[in-house]
Amino acid sequence: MAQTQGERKAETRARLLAAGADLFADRGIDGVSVDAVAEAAGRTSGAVYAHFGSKQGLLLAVLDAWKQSVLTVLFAEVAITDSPLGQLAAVWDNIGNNPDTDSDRWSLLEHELWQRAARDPEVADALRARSIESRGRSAHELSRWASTMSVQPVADPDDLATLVKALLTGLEMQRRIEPASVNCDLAVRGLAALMGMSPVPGDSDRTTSPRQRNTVTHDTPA
Amino acid sequence: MAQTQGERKAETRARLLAAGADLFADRGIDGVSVDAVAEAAGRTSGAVYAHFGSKQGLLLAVLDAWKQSVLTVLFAEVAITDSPLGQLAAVWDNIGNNPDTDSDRWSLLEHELWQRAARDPEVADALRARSIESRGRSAHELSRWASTMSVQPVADPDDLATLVKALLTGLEMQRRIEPASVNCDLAVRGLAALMGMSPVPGDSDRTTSPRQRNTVTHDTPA
DNA sequence: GTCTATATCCCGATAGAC
DNA sequence: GTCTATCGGGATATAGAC
Repeated sequence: MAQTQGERKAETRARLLAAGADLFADRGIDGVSVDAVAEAAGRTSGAVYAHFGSKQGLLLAVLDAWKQSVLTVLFAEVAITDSPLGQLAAVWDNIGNNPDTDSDRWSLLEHELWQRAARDPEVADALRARSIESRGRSAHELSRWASTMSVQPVADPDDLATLVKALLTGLEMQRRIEPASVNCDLAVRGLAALMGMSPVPGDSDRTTSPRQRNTVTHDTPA
Repeated sequence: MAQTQGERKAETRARLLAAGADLFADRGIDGVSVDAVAEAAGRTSGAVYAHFGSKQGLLLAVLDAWKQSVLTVLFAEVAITDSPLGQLAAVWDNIGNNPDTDSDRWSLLEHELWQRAARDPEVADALRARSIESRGRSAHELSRWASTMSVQPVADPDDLATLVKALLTGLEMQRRIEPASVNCDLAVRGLAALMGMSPVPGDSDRTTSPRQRNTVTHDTPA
């Protein structure tokens, strides 16, 4: 059960990163002290400075670790569901409509980072790199999906990925402010329009079916 | 040229509000001290506490003043342009694509407030009220527009307004991270899809025409 | 590498003169 | 209502023992 020095060092680093991501998302970057992060990780602030040099260093490391996660890639394991519209619904349920889950927490962190990027070029660069890579992946998945579904999206894969991501982001923000104004059916309608699918048939139950929780398991890499 | 006491009081209040909105948008709410706001307004921190009681009070007052502004109402004076697609382009140019303008600054403040709302119920309530009212107005404009254009949007006016707002918000965020990935044509395609318009014809010049600056004058009430 | 202790700074808010 | 002065708290970062 004993650890080598290298193991302990690695574990400390991992715990600091995890605690940083958690707390930054929960309370905001400025709302969290270095001491708080260290304490949550079972260490003291000295460990943070030994590993990352500064609070900013810790932040960039958190961003980098997060960048490697595949969590936000769209259409990851959507193919489980049956109907085309059901698949779009699954996208919304997994990306934009899962309170009290990892993705919910991570999206708060994403906004926290986005906002900081508006004033900090270092963070902006890191976020841009992540954005490009993420869009590439989701463009690939989207074009594959569109071809199997025989639909004609409103733009080429790369632009389509941007539109889809933008719509989901905007809807998720709106849901946070005013949950009643956003439901799954609404998201599906918007996504379907971008995918070039014919008008959604289920017009009758638009108000009645919130279409909640069609959860597909996320893989959250450590 | 002399002022009554009441005039001076009103002017101080107005200057504090303006300075607060500016600085909060520029540096973030947590990045601005009460002293800094007061100094920018040509007063001292005591004036802030006399008028608003606390920094939070100032923030709520800023939000309230902003709520009264009609700046973010969609389709305000869009009817100037000629073609239907040109009008959608004007929407994007005025809402999501105007760096170094008031709307750009205000959208940063909106995000600042949104993020704070995620952790502060008081701010969340104020923001929700603003959201409802804003959507009501834009739903009205959108339905009017859709009927004159004889198009069939993908949802009823209220939901359509939510979708449009969400798409514009998401695109504007993406533009901040990675300007090259978002242009006017892309926004128009997305908006047109939501409005139920037939596929955009101008497919050839999609990559070549950034379609910049179709500025329509904003009315920014004091 | 990690901890304890501390230096240094800045912020929000209050007290009291005018 | 506004200013000056200040209190109390908490933040980042560093120094030095282990």
